[in-house]
Order: sequence, then C-alpha cells, then structure tokens
Amino acid sequence: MDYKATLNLPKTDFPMKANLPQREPEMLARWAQERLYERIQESRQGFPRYVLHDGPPYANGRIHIGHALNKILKDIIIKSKTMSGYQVPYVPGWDCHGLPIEHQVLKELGDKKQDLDSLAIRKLCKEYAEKYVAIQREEFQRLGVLGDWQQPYLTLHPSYEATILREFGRFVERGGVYKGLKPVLWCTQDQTALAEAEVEYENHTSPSVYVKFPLVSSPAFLSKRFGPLSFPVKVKSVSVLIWTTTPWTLPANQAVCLHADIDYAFVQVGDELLIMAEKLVEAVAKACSLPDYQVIAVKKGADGFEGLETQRPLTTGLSPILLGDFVTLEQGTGCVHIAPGHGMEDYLLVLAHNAKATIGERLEILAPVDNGGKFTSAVPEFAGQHVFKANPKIVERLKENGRLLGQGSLNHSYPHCWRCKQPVIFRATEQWFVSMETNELRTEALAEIGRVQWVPPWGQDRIEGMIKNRPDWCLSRQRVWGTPIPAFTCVTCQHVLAHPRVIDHVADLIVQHGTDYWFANEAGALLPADTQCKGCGGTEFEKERDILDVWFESGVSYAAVLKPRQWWPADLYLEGSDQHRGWFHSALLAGVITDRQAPYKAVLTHGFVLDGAGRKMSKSAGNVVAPQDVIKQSGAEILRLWVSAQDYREDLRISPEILTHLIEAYRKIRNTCRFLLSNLYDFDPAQHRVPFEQLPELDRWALMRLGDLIPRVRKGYDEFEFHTIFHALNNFCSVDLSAVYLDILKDRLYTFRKDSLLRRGSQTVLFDILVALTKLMAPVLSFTAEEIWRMLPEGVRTGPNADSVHLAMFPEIDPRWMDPKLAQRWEQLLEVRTAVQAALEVQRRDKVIGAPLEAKVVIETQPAPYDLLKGYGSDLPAFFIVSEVDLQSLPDVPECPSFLITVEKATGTKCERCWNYRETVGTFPDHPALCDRCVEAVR
RNA sequence: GGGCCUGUAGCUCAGCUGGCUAGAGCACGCGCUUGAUAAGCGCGGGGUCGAUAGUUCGAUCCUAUCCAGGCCCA
Repeated sequence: MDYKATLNLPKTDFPMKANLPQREPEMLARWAQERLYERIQESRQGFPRYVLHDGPPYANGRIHIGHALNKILKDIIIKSKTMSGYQVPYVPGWDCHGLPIEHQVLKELGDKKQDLDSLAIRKLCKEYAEKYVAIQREEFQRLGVLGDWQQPYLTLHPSYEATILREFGRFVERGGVYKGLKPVLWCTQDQTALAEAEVEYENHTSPSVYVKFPLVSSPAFLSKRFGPLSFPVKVKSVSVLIWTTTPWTLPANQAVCLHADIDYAFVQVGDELLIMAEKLVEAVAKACSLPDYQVIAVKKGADGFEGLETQRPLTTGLSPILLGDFVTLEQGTGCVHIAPGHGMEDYLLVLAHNAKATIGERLEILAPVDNGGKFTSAVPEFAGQHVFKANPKIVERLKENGRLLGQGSLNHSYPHCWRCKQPVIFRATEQWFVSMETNELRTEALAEIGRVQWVPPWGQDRIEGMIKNRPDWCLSRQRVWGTPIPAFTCVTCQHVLAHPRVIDHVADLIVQHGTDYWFANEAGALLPADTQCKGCGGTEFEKERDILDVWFESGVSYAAVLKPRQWWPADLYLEGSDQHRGWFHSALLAGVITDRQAPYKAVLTHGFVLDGAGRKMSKSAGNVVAPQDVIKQSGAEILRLWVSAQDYREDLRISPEILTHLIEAYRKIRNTCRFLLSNLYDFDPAQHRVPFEQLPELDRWALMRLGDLIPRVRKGYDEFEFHTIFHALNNFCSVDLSAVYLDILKDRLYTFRKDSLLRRGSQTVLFDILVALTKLMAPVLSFTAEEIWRMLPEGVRTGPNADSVHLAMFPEIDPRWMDPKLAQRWEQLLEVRTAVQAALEVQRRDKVIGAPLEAKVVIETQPAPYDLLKGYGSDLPAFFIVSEVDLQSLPDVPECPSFLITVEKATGTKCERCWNYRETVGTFPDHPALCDRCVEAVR
C-alpha cells in the first residue's frame, strides 16, 4: 500500500522561483491601481507625523546606483516608521535649474545656439529637465519606493520659483546681502563668465618672469628682526623674489605670499639680498643667469616674514607678506604674487586676511580689466590694451624700473573657452553675496549645528569645519537657466534696489506668468507702478541680469514644500555625505537666515557606492554597476536587500559577487517563508489555533526566538541600523528555523494526524512566525512581503485596512513567550544536539548509517545533564531526528564534555510511512509495514 | 596639499569602556537526504584583525607614522 497519500506533505502555490523581474512590475501596477500610498496616508490620520524631506536629485541623466541607494534608504525609513505607528508622507522632488542642464543643452545645440535668445534656451532647458524628471520618476518607482509621485515638487514650478524669490526677499530683509567682487573664469572673446565645466585645458605658452618686491624696511632693521643676522655691509636692499606666468596681473597686486613651513634663503647677489625658497635657489639662479650668488642665511616662513611690507612693482601701494598653505616648491621661488581680483587662491587668502585686519590694513579685490580683457583707466600706462597683448610691454616696463630679475617662457596646461577656444582669464566681477558675519550668521549656524542630531556623529565635525571656514555665500550666477535675482539698479545713480516689497511684486508676477516673464520684459514691466529710487528719486531702472545659485533654490525647499503643509521643521534629511557641503549646508544657512533655525531636527548621511575592491566606479574602469541592469536580471528586491545588508554610514560596495551572495540570501528567506506557507495549507487560525498554555516546549522555544527577533529588528529600524536587520532575519531563517525548528517539526507536521493537538500547535506557531516575519521584512523586501501577505488566509489580514502588508503595524511580542529558564535549558539541549550531530557524522562517514533516522543514539552523562535530558524523555528522538535515544547516567564521565555519545544502527524495522525505525513495525496485521504511531494516524 | 571618514576570514557583518585558543551567516570543500528537491540537513577547512613603531603586565580595540581607499575643499 502507498502510504504517501496519507501524509500531510507541504502544499503551496507560492513559487520557489521568485521571478522578480516579471513579478515586480505586476505588483507595482496593483499598488498604483489600489492607490496604496494614498491609502496608507489615510490609514494613519491622527497618528503622530514623521517628516522625511526629500533632497531633490538633479534632473539630468538616468539614475545610477547612488540614486537607488538613497531612495531605497528613504523608502525603508518611510515604510518602517509607518509600520511603527507614524503618519509618514513622502513628497519626492527634483532640482531642475542650473548649469549642467544649460551646458548640456548648449552643447547639443552646437553652432545653432548663436541664433537663440535666452528665452529659447530656457525653453529647451525646461524640456530637458522635464524629460529626465519623467524618466527618473519611472526609475524610482520601479525600485518599489512609495510616495506622492503624482505631485512631486519641482524647482522649476512657478510657485516654487516664487518661493525662491520671496525667500531671497527675506534674506534681503534680514540684512547681510551685498554686492561685491569675486574672481570668475572669464572669456574675453565672448565677454562672458564661464563655469569650470565650460573650460577645456590646452597647452599654452605664457611668459615667465621673476620679479623683485623690495622690502620697505632697511637691511639693518631686518638683520635685527631675523636673528640677529649679520648681513654683508655692502647690502643696500632686501627683496622678496616672486615668480609669475601672468605679468598682466601685476598691476592688480595686493600682497606677497609665503608658506609658513618652507625654508627661505637670503641670497646675496651683488649689493642686494633676495628672499626665495632655499630649495629653489639653484633653479632660480640658473633661470635668471645669476653670475654670482651666496646664501647668507635661512629662515622659516613662519619666522618673522609675516606682515613685512614690500613695494609693488608697477603701482604705488605697499604689499604685505602673508602666509598661505597653497604655496608649493614645484616651480618658481616659493614666493607668490597675490592678485585677489585675478585668482581664486589669491582671493580667498585676501578675504581671510581682511577678516582679521584693521580697516587700514585691508586689501582690495582689484581687477582693472574690462569685459573685453582690456586694461581700464585704472592702469593708465596700459589702458585699452588687451592683457595678453600687454604682457611683453609690462615685462619691458619691469626691466626698465629694475624689478625684473629674469624672464623666459613656459608651455603649460591653461584653461581655454569651450566655445571660442581662446585662453580665458580669471577676473573679479560684481556678484551678490550674503555675509557670513552680518547678524552673526556664522555663529548662529554653528550653534544650530549643535542642536541637530547628526548620524553618524562625525557629520557634525564635518559640517562644522565647513561652516567655520567658508567665505561669504556667493548667490549669483551669470546664466539664464534659473531663477532671476529680483533686483534693479537705478539708471541715474546706480543705486541698487532690492526690497522685499518689490521682490514680492515680482514673485506675484512670476506665479501668474511664469519666470520667463522676467526674461521677456524690462525693468518697467517688472516693478510696481510708482517705484522711485531711494538715492536720487529716479524712476528708470535696469533689471539684474544674474540668476541665483541653485544651492539657494534647493536650500529653501523647506519653505516651498514643508511650510505650506505645516510639516516644518523636518524630522529628517537623508542624503550622501557630499551634501554636508551641499544641501545640508545651504538649507542650514537659509534656515538660520530666514527662521533663525535649521530646517531639520536630524541629518542622516550615507556613504558612496564603490566597486567590489572599494574603488570608485567609472566608465573607463569598467566597474560600473547600473541599477537598471540589476533590476532586469535579478529584480529591484535584490537591490533593496543589498542596501539593507551593508552598513550604509560608510561607503558601500557592489559587485557581481556581492549580488550573487545577496541572491542566495534572498532565496533562503524566500524558501523559509515558502516552507511556512506550505505547511499552513490546512490551517485556519480562526478554528485551529492552540492556546499558548497548551504548547509543548519546542514550540515555546520557537516563539521565544521570535520574541528575541522582533525587538532586535524593530530596534534596527528605529536606530536606522538596517544591516543588523538583514543579519538578524538571515540568522533567524537559517539557524533557528531551517536548521532547528523546522527540521525537527517535519516529522510532526507530515506524519501526525492532521488535527492532532501537536500538529495544530506547531502550525499555530508557524503561522505567528510567518505573519511576524512578513511584517518585519516588509520595509526592505517590500515586494516579497506583499506576495506572501496575499497568500495568507483571508480572515488573517484582520481589519479593513490590512489587504496590504504596508498598511499593517509591526508585530509586538507576547510577554508569555519570554522564559529565561526555558532559554537556559534549551541552550544546553542544543549543545547536546550539536554533539549528537557530530557523532552521527562520524558513523555516516563510516557508512554505518545514512539518514539520521537509521541511528540509535546512546548518551552517557553526568547526573546533572542526565536529569535535564531525562525531563524530555520520549521527545528526544524527535529532537535529534533519530529513531532511538538511550540515556544513561554515569557518575564517572569526565567534566568536559559532560557526556559521551555513541551512535549505533537503530533496532527495529523502518516504518514505511514515517521512516522511523521501530520495534512495533510488523505487529499490526492491518498495516504490517507501519509503526504504532502511524497506525494510529491512518486509522 | 588640507578637513572628515574607512581598512577584522572569499562576501556581508559582530567583537561593550584594552583581558580567555577572534565570532556569525553566507560562499567554498566533503558527506547525507530525495516527503522544502533548480530545495533541505550535517561536518570541515579558512583570519600575523591594512603595515610598522610605541604606551601597557597585556592591544583588533589607545597613540604616532606609513600604505591603500572614499567624500569634500584647494
């Protein structure tokens, strides 16, 4: 007779093969059709709100793995907070303005761009941004991220742009906004500012000159100051020797810079002493063909140079010696000529100097060069000449006035305009700034940093360092794709008009007509009717041509997105650690300016995604892992699991190998759940549930393990330590369930009567475990959890709002589960079990047994373990999954291990139905091949 | 070059304020099972805790330097 049909073998429609790439889109369609996100929000009405404010990704290009990481993390937080009893809205956004889009559009236009005005270019930029918003929106949703994808926030929406303008108005109102100079890359041919991305580095030959800056102090004074040092008597002057490849910047010279740690030599040449880096003396002597020279003394940059004054070579003022870190020994003299109007480092050095200096000591940001690259009347001798053309004449002049020590030429890499291919210059132009000092902005921002929770904690050090050292915030860009700076200049007296009331007026116009209105109209149409200049009473104005820095736009997103919904301040901002300089930074400054507080309570950062070897991904290295490929091959679920498996606070790694391991882990979890489901096919919790009090220890132990898992996982979610969740789930499925509980349970589930108390009891536990597990994994394995959820019996998904696992609450533990004494007993029991398995393995190797049921186990133990084991009596064979256990107390078994295990071939005959070896097999005439238990079960 | 961060088995992670032969899961190897079967079970091998020097009775854990890598800035 075939007894297999009498067994309760597992049965389920839940497929072993996940087929995620096909199944996920179906699930997404269902969620969309069921309006799952909206229903989740409705279901949490009246719950405390938790606001995670989305940092807007830039709307160009398809998403990369870093985007996927960021959005999946956000989704995990949103789902887990929802399941913890919060209302968690999620409004995604996009950053739509800015140079990269404008640059790309111009590039694609090629020569055609000459014929287009700014309105036409803006139109193309808008189309470009909208195209990628649509693409990225699809790609983000494909990851399983739930949110208000129908009404995202876009920085190009007129209402958002109006908020940008009004926030700028609040900046102005608060004070601290001013116009100042700052060097930018400038093309003198096209007469336009350029961004770093718009220059190409090509070789270029520049003049190279060595120029003396005589110290004002007498040699006698200096010899005392530096030592005393004894200078040769014939020395009449002491000069700092600088080297530059841009002689045309010398009229704008403001200072000379030395490095504190570099050794400087006093080199005697004739009746002069020249100061230059000791290590470069030889090279300089050669370059300048010095006939005869001698090093008199050597002093560190830090030892006495700072503050000494030198005579400028072409103008009348004095240039102090400053110390700076950027000075190197690679070329030149180790002494650098500083023209803050013509170099970024020069500019920053002078800003830092001015911040500490008295008014009289402050240096000027001088750039006496016009839009066409010609000297202005501020440099009478060369006025009207293009700076590159003037270079030789300047060198000539230096020769005449005795300042030139040597000259040559240098072929080096130099920035050129991407359009006209001409060499560009650095030139200070008028820009809008917000001062870091007015209203104590820097101090207040630093104080706010202290009130925000930074995760991980070093984020605080990082942003603090940046705020401490950053220069004033430059708000203006000389571009068209962005939001205009809503300011005007009086045509008559050049007075600048930037007033909150006027700005509000402009904002109203923009809400009504869109931002193009600004670009299409002149000042008259943009100003309130009766506007008069405060300075002169004039009524004619020129509108500002610059637009706002995009960091300003995204920085004020709290005003555009959170405040109108009363969600301000946000509970959390979550982005990559590069945003300490970016969004966290600009949002903090904007928040402190407009509200005197940070717009967030906590900031969480994640690291960057690297390849398997910990290296940056790049096309050229060929190590790029595209989320689209992973999704197509393995499914978004694998990407979600990947995010959860690693500690994202540090850099993350991804590679084919890592993904393979994650797929394995996924299978394990999926299969475990499938096994649970397949053994519940005939279980209806409403009818069959067995009360906790009637459960045997094995089942109670399983619940206890679940009771350990639940708080562990929930703590992982609460503390944003998702990788601990992955490991906890993985361990629970592999060890507690698969290797122990489920393995032991098979005999009971398969061979006992369907409705026996033991089988129903275990099913009760399997059911509770499955439901809990499904909920716990849902924020990470959102698709799979939902797939399982929909396989559960109808009545289980209790309540009207429980048809999706994402509407459910996390499981709670039942205090009755926790039993420390049981835990202790089972720890020992499992230890014995491991020892039994080791002993079985030995006999298996020797071919004495194959399957463990072929074995009889003899355990000889000391009295104490004996008593423990004895308590489990007839349950022991099932626990070890063997046919027989012979337990004996032996006082003289050694201390460690406290038991001896012998494995023999089991006695009796193999029962055809349950495969146990039993003496009773053959004693039943009706069922000669069955054991007593099975006879009972089939009767 | 500067600021911040990272470096424990093939992979992903534990390792509390320095203290037992450094752990887990997976992967790998071998075996069993064929009633979770493109599954399940068991056993096993594998780490000079990035390198070096120092502090200490004792360092994966503290300090310094170096090496490798990341983000930001220059």
